[in-house]
Amino acid sequence: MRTIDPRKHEERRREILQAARRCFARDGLRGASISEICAEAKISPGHLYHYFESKEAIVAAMTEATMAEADTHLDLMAQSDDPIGTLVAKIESTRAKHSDAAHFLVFDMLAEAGHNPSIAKILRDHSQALRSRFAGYLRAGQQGGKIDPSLDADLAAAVLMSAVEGVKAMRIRDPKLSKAGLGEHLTILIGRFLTPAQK
Amino acid sequence: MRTIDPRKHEERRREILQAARRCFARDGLRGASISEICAEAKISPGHLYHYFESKEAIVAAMTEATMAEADTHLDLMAQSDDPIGTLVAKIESTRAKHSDAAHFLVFDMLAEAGHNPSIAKILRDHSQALRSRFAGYLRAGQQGGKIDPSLDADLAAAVLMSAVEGVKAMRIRDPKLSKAGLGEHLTILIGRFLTPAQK
Amino acid sequence: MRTIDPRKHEERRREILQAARRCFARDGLRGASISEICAEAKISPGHLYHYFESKEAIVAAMTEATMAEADTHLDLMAQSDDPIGTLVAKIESTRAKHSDAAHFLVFDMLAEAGHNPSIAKILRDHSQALRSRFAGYLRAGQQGGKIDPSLDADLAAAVLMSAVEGVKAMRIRDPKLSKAGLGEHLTILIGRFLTPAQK
Amino acid sequence: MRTIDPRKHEERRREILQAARRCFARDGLRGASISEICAEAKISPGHLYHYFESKEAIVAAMTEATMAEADTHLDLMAQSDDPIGTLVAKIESTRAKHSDAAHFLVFDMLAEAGHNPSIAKILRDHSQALRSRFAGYLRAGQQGGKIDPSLDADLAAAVLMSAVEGVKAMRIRDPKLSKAGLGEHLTILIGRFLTPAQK
DNA sequence: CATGAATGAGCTTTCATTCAT
DNA sequence: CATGAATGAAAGCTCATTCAT
Repeated sequence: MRTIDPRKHEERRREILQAARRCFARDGLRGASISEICAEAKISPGHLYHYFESKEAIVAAMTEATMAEADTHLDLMAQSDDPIGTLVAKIESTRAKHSDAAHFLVFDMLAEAGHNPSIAKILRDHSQALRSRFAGYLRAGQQGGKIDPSLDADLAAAVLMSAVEGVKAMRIRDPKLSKAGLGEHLTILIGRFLTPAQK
Repeated sequence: MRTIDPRKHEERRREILQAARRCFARDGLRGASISEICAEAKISPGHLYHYFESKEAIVAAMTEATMAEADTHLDLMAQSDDPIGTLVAKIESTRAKHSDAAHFLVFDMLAEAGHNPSIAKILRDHSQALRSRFAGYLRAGQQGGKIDPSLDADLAAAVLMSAVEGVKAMRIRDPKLSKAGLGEHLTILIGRFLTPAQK
Repeated sequence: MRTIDPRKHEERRREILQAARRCFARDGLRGASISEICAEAKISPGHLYHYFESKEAIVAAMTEATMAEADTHLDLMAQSDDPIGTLVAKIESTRAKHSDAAHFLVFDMLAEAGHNPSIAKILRDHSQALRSRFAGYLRAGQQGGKIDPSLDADLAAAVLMSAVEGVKAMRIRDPKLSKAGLGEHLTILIGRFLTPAQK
Repeated sequence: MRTIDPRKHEERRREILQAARRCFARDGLRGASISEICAEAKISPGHLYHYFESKEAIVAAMTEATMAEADTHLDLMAQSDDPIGTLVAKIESTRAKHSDAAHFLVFDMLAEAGHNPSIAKILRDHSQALRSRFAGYLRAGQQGGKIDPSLDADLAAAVLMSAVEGVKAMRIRDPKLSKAGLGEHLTILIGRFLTPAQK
């Protein structure tokens, strides 16, 4: 009789979140309306609020989900033999997975973080966790002699993540830029940055 | 009777634009309201529409003004002798000039570009112009033997601009990151990237 | 299979009504929501509608129950020897029994009666029944020589009930007023009003 | 040119308040919607918020206005020679001035005071001010020998105001009650309460 | 008997924009 | 040139009620 199925609830929540992501990607975090999300998720406004207590909660949950997804990429990279190649490949793979519009979402999140502390915290927490894992990985490279030991692993990780993120942004700003050429130069940049000084 | 002074008109326009920028930096492109801008610019809503035909026009004009300002920095750099040092110094100076809040504005603009073609065009045009000038500058360095001649000047410019932009984003994501440390590592990154291969 | 026990049904109904009363006292007739009542009564919204066909029905039933309860007090008074003392004691006891919050409920009911004929009828019917019994009691006092025979029993009952109700309202308006002092002066007022003229 | 006319603004505010009062009297403090008030005041919802910052502010302003109006009656009474007669006449006059529906508003205000501190404060402040003036008037009567000096002027004032208010409520609960008869008995009640003990 | 998912109309409030002065 | 009163569409959200299970 009692059909309290938390699995179904959780699944519906995820569906709503994905619908919301499509809307946010299309019209922006502020531009997408609750009723637009409801239409996309095929749900009534009243019912939406059984899953999320506010629009901000939807934005926060979607931001977290997006960030968590990014973590997955790092896992793959950590298992690789060719760190730099995998890092650059990550950019390509990310680009392929979602539509172009979805990339603007990251900027929307950064902008939102400027006047929304809860979003700022999500970005900060994720950024720190990711960087910490990345730095650990760099340290291993330093001990193995493959990476310049004079670099501060944490700051180097931050700068590299920045460069990767920045190139993504550049692609969006100027779609005509050669995808292959950018990747190639980014690989050079990372390689020269990390390579130990020649004796 | 009415002496319409185009100079005065243009000056008032600029004042409004600066007021708008403060509001947009504080509350976001969507978050800042027309009446908020009117209060900041000490102008009535009715009168505001004598200078700009819509909120979108204000956003567009402000975006252009912001981009044009960035060009000025590059001009200064072009006159310098120490390319890498000046480039990094530019980042610092930009950071010093505006409040941290102003940095969010760039991401707001990027986000807006995702669903607003006219903003997208402004960013794209500016990005191309800036990169083109930057690339020219790199080419001069290559001819002077100070910059690795094997790099494609245009793509190298794109990657470097990306890295600089990315570091700005990183500082928003995680404000606790050492500003000096990031600058230092960014300098190393750029230096190693551009330095010609040692013979 | 399903043994429908009308007694159990009736009992559950009363429980719901009491839960509703607590909610209404706390948040007002309009302010309390069905889901709030459901939570308080530990029942699902769907099931609630097996007991009451609408929120208005709950309000009506609760109003009737509250009025019926008030009648009980009068019964006790009718059996007493000291009419005035018992009357004032009644006010005190009522005040003691329920929380202060519950008193607001009466005004919510009166307000509701203004735009809800069915509630208006419940209050009117109860008011008349109560006054009629009270008047009968006063008449007995007049015949026994304890109450001024020149008073019209019905109107005197109305005026006294009004005064008692009014004092309740006054305590809401100004909670700092001395409860004991008000009770004392109300006793004097009633005493002097009812006492037969001295010969 | 500059047409900042605070008089017109204030007048419009009063008009809106009166329109709101009609709506509140008809449908209750919670039942009346902003759009209903807008229709009654012939104003757009957007413009309404230039005069009042929220619905609660409208309710508060209207409550204050209603209370202030009540003060006027006391002034008239204070100038009279026949205190009791004037007091009873006050009830009559109040009744005649507004529609029956308007009387329910007082109950709505009392109910609202139960879960709305700002309304509670307005009622409390007004109640205290009114009682204080009434008590001063009673004290004068005590010194003049017309009023029983053993009564506490403040509490007597409270009880009398309560009785008057209560009779108003009773009239609403049961409209069939004789208006004249109630007034007569209320006069007797007040008279006997205040009259000094016969020597 | 009992659940809680689902609805959709309606609520208060905001805001870009227009217009009479 | 300049004001601010005025608009009305649309936003986020609530809630009484229904229905499939």
